[in-house]
Amino acid sequence: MTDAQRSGCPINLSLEVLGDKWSLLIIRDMMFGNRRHFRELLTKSEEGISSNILADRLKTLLEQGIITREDDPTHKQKGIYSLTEQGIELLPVLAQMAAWGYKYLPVTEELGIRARLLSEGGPKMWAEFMDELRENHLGAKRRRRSGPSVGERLQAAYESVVNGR
Amino acid sequence: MTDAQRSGCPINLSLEVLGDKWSLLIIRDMMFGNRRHFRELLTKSEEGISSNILADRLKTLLEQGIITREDDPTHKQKGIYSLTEQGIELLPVLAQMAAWGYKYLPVTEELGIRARLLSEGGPKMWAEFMDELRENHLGAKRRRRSGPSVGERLQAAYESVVNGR
DNA sequence: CTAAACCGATTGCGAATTGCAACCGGTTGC
DNA sequence: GCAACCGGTTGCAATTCGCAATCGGTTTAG
Repeated sequence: MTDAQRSGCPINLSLEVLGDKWSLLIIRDMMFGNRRHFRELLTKSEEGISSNILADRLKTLLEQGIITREDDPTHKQKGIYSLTEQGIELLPVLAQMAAWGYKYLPVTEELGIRARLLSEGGPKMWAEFMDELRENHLGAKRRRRSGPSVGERLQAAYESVVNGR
Repeated sequence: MTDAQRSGCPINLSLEVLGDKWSLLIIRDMMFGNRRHFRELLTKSEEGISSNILADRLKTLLEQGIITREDDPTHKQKGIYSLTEQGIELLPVLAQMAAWGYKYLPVTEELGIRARLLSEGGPKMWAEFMDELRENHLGAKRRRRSGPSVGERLQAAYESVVNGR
């Protein structure tokens, strides 16, 4: 994992960090699937990442300041991975990518429902979800809102599609 | 280039098409650098893609319906690559990625200015730029606007930074 | 008319990355 | 005490990547 530095273009630099088939999926699972431990990311992912790749990507994401790792007080071996502010701000990238994929690629109904809701919700919903992520990952205080959170709404919609078929 | 189909998640499907270090850079050069020929993409890129990789990615992008290729009437060997509507709608993805990279990665001043303007301009500017792309790549009629186009403004800002240092 | 430059690729090859499975020492729950 | 679980690591084969050289045809300059 060397510093390539092919150019100082922001898109290129982003791709040097995230331009592979797995890194953004790990971020996705941390954001939408609330996976925080190595095993959760390893076994509960739709796509079946292998453990060496996961370990390598987590290391890179740590080095890049996109996630942090701390020991789990309830289990000496477990680590808890959290998104940093930098990581949380990848949400708009994921949201746009999800919207594009939803529109043009053969997305399944269950896995597409989140993308649809997030796309319809627009930047306002993204900002609200990012606030929730700040609360869960950074311990930030969030001002009280009425009704279910964005995360809960997305999860409920997903389960509704899964059950109602 | 086999059909992996690891899952029907929109983010995953997008990454299966675009999840590498070069594909989105090619799109970027077509959008912002107005590169339409093989040689232009090969030699005028900041990062120095090699010809076999470029040929391979162009083939994939063609198969995926993100670009099209037609013969250049002025030169029997030249092909003209154009973005499809599907390709043009990758602009928001690139814009978000550029904004994130601009904020968190060591972007150079010259190459970051476009990202800054595009980020400040927001979705409204993106939509205008996408209309210009539709005109240039799809031959769509665009309603007349006063003043310089978004593309021209981005280019002028870039040159201004390059010259004024 | 001819030679050089240019066109979009293709080929060969060594190096790096990926994917898979087995395995590791330590920890926890039963 | 023992099986299951923890976050990884290792070995190895297969694929992909990056680079340079090359290809046959086309256009341009002199």
